[in-house]
Amino acid sequence: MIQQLNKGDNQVKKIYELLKENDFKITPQRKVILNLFFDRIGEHLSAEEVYNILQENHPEIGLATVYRTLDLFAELDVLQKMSFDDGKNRYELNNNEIHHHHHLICVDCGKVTEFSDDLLEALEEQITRKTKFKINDHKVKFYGICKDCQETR
Amino acid sequence: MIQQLNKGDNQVKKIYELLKENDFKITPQRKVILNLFFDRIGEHLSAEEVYNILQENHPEIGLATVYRTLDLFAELDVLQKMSFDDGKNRYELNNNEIHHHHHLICVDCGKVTEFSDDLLEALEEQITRKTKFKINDHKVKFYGICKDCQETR
DNA sequence: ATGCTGTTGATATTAGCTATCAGTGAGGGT
DNA sequence: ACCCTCACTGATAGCTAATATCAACAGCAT
Repeated sequence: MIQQLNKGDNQVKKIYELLKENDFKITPQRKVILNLFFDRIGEHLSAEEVYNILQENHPEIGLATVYRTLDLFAELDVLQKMSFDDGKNRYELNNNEIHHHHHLICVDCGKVTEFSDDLLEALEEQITRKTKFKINDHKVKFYGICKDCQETR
Repeated sequence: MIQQLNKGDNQVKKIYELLKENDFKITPQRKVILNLFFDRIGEHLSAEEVYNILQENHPEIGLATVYRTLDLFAELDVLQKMSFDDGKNRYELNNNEIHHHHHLICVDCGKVTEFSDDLLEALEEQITRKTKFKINDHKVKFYGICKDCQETR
């Protein structure tokens, strides 16, 4: 059987190296959780959702480990931590190729879609110039009515 | 003693009317909490902080009422609900004159400053055009190092 | 003034998350 | 290949922000 190497594998290897560089161990639990996110690009998973998904094939992984692992990956900028105001943190792969994407939250159905953009960099420059606040990152959420909800109304 | 009418009073009256229009009662608790926010413009208060401030002059107001009142005012767009990732919701007066102001969060000292701006409207138009997502509002958080923390380093 | 009904305060409960701790295993040294 | 060490894990207790419950209360329309 030929070992296929797809796009994700390279990224995964880089993340393994990142763990090593920072003296973290590459444990099976971390591998599994990382793979889960590569299998579900575009989703915004909460810790409990991750835990529930794992129940099927990896019921041995505890909830505390899920929380710890998500935090660790967020700290390493592998995952991006976010919240859509439902009282729980959510995570998604921090895809470097889509550096800045914003979230469009439908206040009607709750669906979250994404929008890629780098327009905010102009605004960041303006802010830094005026306030001397050195900006590293931003989080933008837009609230409104999604296309589907506009139609079924 | 002459009854002075300051800027806040007019706004307060409008909010009383807003409550009436929506069949909510104008209770002493709501008056007190609303006044508290007019006395502390620029601060981002959590429910517990509001409760603690009230302990001095209004210890009879319960914590549950504080939570309910903040939620109500947020629902009516009198207060803006926000979170700076410290696990608790925060509120500030939704001043119509400063329609859009963004928050600059210092990842070093945690201080939150504000920045007024309307540049995002261009971006909103672009998004609506491309995605048919009808945007009503946005929340923007910038993360970085504030001026003070850059100097003391 | 009266009565309806939304509101309140006290408190129990929930939910998301973190701390604790004994047992385990990744991975470097030999 | 075998230790050895210490980071890591799973189970669970604990914590904290927020919500639900409910009897008593009080705006405000009449």
